[in-house]
Amino acid sequence: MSLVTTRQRPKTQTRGEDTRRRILAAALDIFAAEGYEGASTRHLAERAGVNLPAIQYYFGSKEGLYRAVIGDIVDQTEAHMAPLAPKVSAAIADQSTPPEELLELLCEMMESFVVLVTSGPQIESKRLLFARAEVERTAGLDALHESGMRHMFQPCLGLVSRLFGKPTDDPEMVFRTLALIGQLLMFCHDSTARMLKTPELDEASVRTIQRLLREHTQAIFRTNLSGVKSV
Amino acid sequence: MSLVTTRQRPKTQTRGEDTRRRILAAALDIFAAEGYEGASTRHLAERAGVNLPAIQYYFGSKEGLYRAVIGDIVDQTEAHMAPLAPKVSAAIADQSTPPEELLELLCEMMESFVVLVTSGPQIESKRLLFARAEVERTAGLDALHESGMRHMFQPCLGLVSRLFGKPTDDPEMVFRTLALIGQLLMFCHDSTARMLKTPELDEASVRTIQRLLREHTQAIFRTNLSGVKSV
DNA sequence: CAGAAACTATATCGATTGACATAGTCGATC
DNA sequence: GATCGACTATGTCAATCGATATAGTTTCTG
Repeated sequence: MSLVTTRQRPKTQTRGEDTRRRILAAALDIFAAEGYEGASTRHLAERAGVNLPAIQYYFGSKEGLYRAVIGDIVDQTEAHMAPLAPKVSAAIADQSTPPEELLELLCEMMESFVVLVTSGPQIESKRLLFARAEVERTAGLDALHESGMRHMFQPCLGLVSRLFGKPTDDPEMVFRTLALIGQLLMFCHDSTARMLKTPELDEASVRTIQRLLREHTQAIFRTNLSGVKSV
Repeated sequence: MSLVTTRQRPKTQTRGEDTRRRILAAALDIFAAEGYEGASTRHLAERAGVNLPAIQYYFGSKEGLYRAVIGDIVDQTEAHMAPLAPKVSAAIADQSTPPEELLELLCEMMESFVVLVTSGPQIESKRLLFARAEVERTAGLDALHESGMRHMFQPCLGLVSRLFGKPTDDPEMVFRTLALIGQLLMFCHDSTARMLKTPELDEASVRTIQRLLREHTQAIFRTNLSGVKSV
């Protein structure tokens, strides 16, 4: 079990690469919809239009396929957050950064995350998988959780702590950051999508959500903070 | 399958009622920790200290047991929210209710929900089950979802809409309410608990969370609203 | 065209699942 | 203390799971 060599992609990928991508795409949909345990390898293979042992051939095992799906999402998350990350790090490190700029970066982080979970291919499944990562405790989800911590929570915690002038390990900073992120994580939930009756959020809704979250965030900091003034 | 008579509690419950409660308590823990599919009837029976067919005897089936667990939580939720519900309904219906009172009721709703998910027996499992209801789509979870809609979301949506003076079917009102509730739902997540390293939130933390959420909520409405002034 | 590597189709393995049948034991009541 | 209903212990069922063995097909290379 421990020494199963999860076969990396074959060196010379001709047709195989297409098949691999097709299996990955189908797996994302099915894992998101039915969960890790709920998705059977037969269902995965059928949806991808391949036969059962193809999964083992390309990904070693069901768990290997799952990890590959998660890895894809993690890579996309990293790429999406990449342009903002260095600016945030620099702003936190620089003690002279004005509060208004820290606040603006926090808003941009949140708006960027909204884009991440509302656009791109198979967005509905990606959103569900994000939400599952917060609740489930399965094979490779730790990687997704760790990715969310590193690319979203930690930077936000740094900004919030700088805005309040308190250390990042202050429970109040952690709670406030969690609450802020909780606002937008809500829109990943299956029940929310079901309630809105619009499985895919249209562009106008996304813009509305971004605007409201910005209003909320600015209100929270401009009210509970002395150093941050008007726009 | 459709005509399985999920046996209701026996008329004369002597020892059986204790056994029934013991199975229910064990099932809550296991369903919360492992999910519906992940929990095997053998594990459920072993944890409750009963034999396998006892589950079928008392609850008809695994699904029947699950529904019973959910039903228990729904009842507790209903009882917990009962004292606040009529006040909220009355305040929404009365067109002369001042904004400051509507805002106070909204804060109380949120604080009450925090108490619901941070106190009482088996609170850790209840919290996890709440979080699962937002993501999973299994047998009886619709009931829990519907309960959350009726006892938490709908009243909050009513208060928010009254505060903004807009209809409850305005997407902006729905989004704002979701964001507000998302703040506290975050504290039900497994990953949050894992990160805080304190599986059970102590009393001080709960009070801190309540205070922060109140600050956030008041800031959001006092900034984005003309009719609501200072304390 | 020969041969090796890449890839697929069929069939089946052992393990585990939820459910249930059968045969019991326990306790209260007549 | 016999009897009936409440409850439990043992064993087994068909179905499904992930995984794999075996054999066959396709594609590229020399």
